[in-house]
Amino acid sequence: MKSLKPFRSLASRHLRPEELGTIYRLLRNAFGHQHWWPGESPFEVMIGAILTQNTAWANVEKAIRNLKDAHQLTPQALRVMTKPKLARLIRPAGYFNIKADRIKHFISFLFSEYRGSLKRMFSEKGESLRQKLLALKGIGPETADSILLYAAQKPFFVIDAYTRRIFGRHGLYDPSKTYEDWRILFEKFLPRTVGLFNDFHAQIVYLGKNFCKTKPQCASCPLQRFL
DNA sequence: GACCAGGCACATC
DNA sequence: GATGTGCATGGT
Repeated sequence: MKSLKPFRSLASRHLRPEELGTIYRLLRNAFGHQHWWPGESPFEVMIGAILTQNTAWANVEKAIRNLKDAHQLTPQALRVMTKPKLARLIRPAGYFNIKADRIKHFISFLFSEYRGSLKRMFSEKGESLRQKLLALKGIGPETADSILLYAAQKPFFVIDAYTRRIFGRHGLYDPSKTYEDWRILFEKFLPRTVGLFNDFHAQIVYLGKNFCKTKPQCASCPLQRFL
């Protein structure tokens, strides 16, 4: 996603450990629990994580709907489906040729490594599974951590463009740091629990979509005091 | 008609 | 390591 210009340039200061928890509480109080991931099953969440790459969620829902209506949203069905047919079904999510490829890669990994069983896949240690996911073509750090957190229920914090934009604008951390730097910052300063990581990331997305876009919105932003 | 959306791989410098 | 580009639909 393209980065918006900062409202003002701020040198990033030292983020105090307790501030992340405070920020989460402010967002949670203002917006309520976000109830992510909006998918019906861990498998749906994993396919959704690939489909949502640089894509509006509403379009992902259409693609998921198509797969469900065709009774094809299962590991076995996607394994035998041809790539052109898959691309046709996921067309509303955009980048359908690339994403069909990525889904097929992921499915063949699921079968070659875990005999098609999510249970076996999720019983693997988080760090080890993460490395394997990152080695797959089309699974980058954000998609890998989304799968780990929202499908496998393992405590890995998902960093996205909103996170960098918002925390960068507030001078809380340096946007040019790497994905790993950002993830480790959040994981270090927060209790490492799935429920907190889950809803905090969802809160950040909600904030990014609804408040941290244009300067006038800052007046009603729950994080105003951090500006 | 431009701009954006819950990224990633690859080329080039 | 940073920067640019292709991938593509659908909503605002």
